[in-house]
This record gives sequence, C-alpha cells and structure tokens, in this order.
Amino acid sequence: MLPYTANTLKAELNSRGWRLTPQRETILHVFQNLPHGNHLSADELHHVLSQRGETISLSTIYRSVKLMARMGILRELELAEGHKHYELNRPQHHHHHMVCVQCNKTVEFKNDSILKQSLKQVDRDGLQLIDCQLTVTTICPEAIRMGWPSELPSNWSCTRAISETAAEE
Amino acid sequence: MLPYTANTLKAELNSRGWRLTPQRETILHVFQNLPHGNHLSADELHHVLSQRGETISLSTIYRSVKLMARMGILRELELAEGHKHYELNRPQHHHHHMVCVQCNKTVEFKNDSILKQSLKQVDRDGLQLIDCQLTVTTICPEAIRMGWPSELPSNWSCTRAISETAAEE
DNA sequence: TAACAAGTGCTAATCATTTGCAACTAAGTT
DNA sequence: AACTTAGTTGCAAATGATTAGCACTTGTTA
Ligand SMILES: [Mn+2]
Ligand SMILES: [Mn+2]
Ligand SMILES: [Zn+2]
Ligand SMILES: [Zn+2]
Repeated sequence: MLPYTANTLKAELNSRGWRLTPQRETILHVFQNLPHGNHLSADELHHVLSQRGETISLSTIYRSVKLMARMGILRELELAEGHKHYELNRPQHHHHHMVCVQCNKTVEFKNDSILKQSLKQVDRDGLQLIDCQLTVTTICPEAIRMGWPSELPSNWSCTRAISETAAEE
Repeated sequence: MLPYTANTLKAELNSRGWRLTPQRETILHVFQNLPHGNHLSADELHHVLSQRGETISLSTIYRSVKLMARMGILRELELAEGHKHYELNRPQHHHHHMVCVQCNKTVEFKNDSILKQSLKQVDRDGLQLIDCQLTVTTICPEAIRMGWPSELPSNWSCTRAISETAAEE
C-alpha cells in the first residue's frame, strides 16, 4: 500500500476502466499535502482549491471524493453533523477519532488493538474487512467549562457505564 | 442506568424543563420493545407507528429521537448512507457494529476492550467520554459471491494493512 | 489521429432533516 | 379545579448536502 503517485493512480484507475484527469490528480495532491490530523469536507475542499485558483466544480469534487473513497484511496468520516469529511487513507497510519459533540474538535489517536479486534470479529463471521473506524464522542474541557452538557441525564456517566459492564460479567 | 419507565423518563425530562408527552413515551416504548439487533431510522419508526394506528408526525419523530439521543436514552448510528439509525442505549449491552458496504446488513458484536481503550484515550486528553462506536465496514459473503467489490484497488487488503502496521512498530 | 466511452461543469432535482408558526397541552401555581 | 406559562405538536415551507441530467470536453486505446 505505497502512497499514490500520478502513475500508480492512473494505473489503478485505468485497470477499472476509469481515467486519470487533472481534477482527480489535483484532489489527490491536496489530500497528500494536507497536514496529518486534518480532514476536509467536499465544500472545504472546494474552497481550498478556489483559493489556489484551481477551481473544480463542486459536482466533480463530490464525484471524485466518493470514487476515491470506494477505491480505498480516501477514508470517509462522520466527524460532524450533516456532512462527511475525507482524509487520505494510509493503512500504515490507521487511526481513530475523538470528537467533541459540542465544538466538533477532532483528535486522532492510534490504537492497533482496535483493528486487531475488528479483524478477529470479522473473521469469525466470514466477512471481509474494508475499514474500521472507532469514533469516540466526547466533551472537551472547554465545553465542560462552559457548563455543557445540560442535556445529559443526571445519572449518566461513562465510567459508571463501563464499571457496570465490567461488574456484570 | 436502569431502563426507563414512564416515571423515570418524566423525572429526567422535567428536571431539564422538558415535558413527558404521549409521543415521547410511545417512541421510547417502541425502542424498548424492539428486538435486540434492530435499528430504526426516523422514517422506519414513522411507519412502524403508522401501522399500529399511533401516528406521530415525522417532525415530532425527528425532534424526539434527537432529543433522546442527546439525553443518552438513544444511540444515534451511521449504519447506512444518507440517514441515521437509532437504537436504545443500554450501557450494560454496549456493543459495536459491522456493516456490509454492499447490502448494509448489520451485525452487532460486543467487545469491552474497545470501550476500555476509548476511556483510556479520553482520560489521557482530559476529555469526558459520552459514547464510543466502532463501525467495521465489511463485505459480506453474499456480496463476495456476487463479485463485489470491483472497485477496490487490486493491492488492497485489510490483512496486509494490519500486518504492515504490526511490522512497522 | 480517429473513435468513443468516461468525465466535467452547469443547472435542476432529491431527499433527509430542520424550521416557522398557530393551535394544543403538560406542569407548576394560585 | 381553574389559571398561567412555556414547551410541544403537526402541518407546510425551507434548508442544505448530495445526486442526476445533459451537452460539451477529453483521456485512452487502437
Ligand atoms: Mn483522521
Ligand atoms: Mn446496535
Ligand atoms: Zn468541545
Ligand atoms: Zn452484504
């Protein structure tokens, strides 16, 4: 799973009857040069490109990003309400996300045991694994300081949940 | 975290200035009586209720289900493209999901180590955990028989990804 | 270089979810 | 038990992300 170059991307596309276009190459480059830990929505990607003067229509962005996700080049993430985010799929840097439900701030973390557990589970059921994403919804310190959440029930506590779970078995 | 009754639900709602309505009680009942492993979208819930003659407007369903998710009564899941699913949140039966990208068939599985890993990670960053959901995207045996996926790159392999990851550290 | 299917950029749909608003009703208060 | 007030509902209209239709353009292959 080496990083894609224009050539390997072309080969990969052509082998399935698809084509390497300047747009697809550009989009790949954006993701390849995106600092680790960053994620882009279709709209954000559109803006990034506009600022560079390399305008690609929003339709094409949606189409490309979806295609590249299905190809395994990008990972499609549900980090925020209402729209998807994408990042380069680097199996060597497989990671997961913690997201604050209040401000949507996202922190990545690595944890190989999660992929291992997933693989074990998938094998048990005769499935083939494509990806696994652990999304940890959290409240960040800032949100806590702001008095959030007022909406969680008074008896709600993640640590309580986990200790009950541990106790019962 | 005992299961909600009409009374405890009312207490929980009232303590935050909200009200117990017949609609909310009905919706809770539907989820409490839903067989384990089932999940409902807003629209599916609407249909289920219609069939029973207990019509609740789709708006109210969306509003209720979102509120109950924020309260920790329901879990909001991303199991299919384009719409959310909900299930009763039972911390004692905390579990994760494997979803086939082809047919969206969903299989639940328990794995306590995942919650433990999440909790550890969250503590490390000073965050408060609300929930953690591991979504394993897979291809089911039926889909494999059907020749899917034709879209994954030829060098794509989850096991390769995991072995590379393991090798590198 | 020709042939043609795939891809792009418009614009116009879709479709899940949200919102505005008037009527209704829980919950707390006399 | 009636009164008050703010939360809730149901309807219809709006929103907003994503998709589809289509004429035009362009990679790819022979
Ligand atoms: Mn990431
Ligand atoms: Mn479930
Ligand atoms: Zn936050
Ligand atoms: Zn399947």
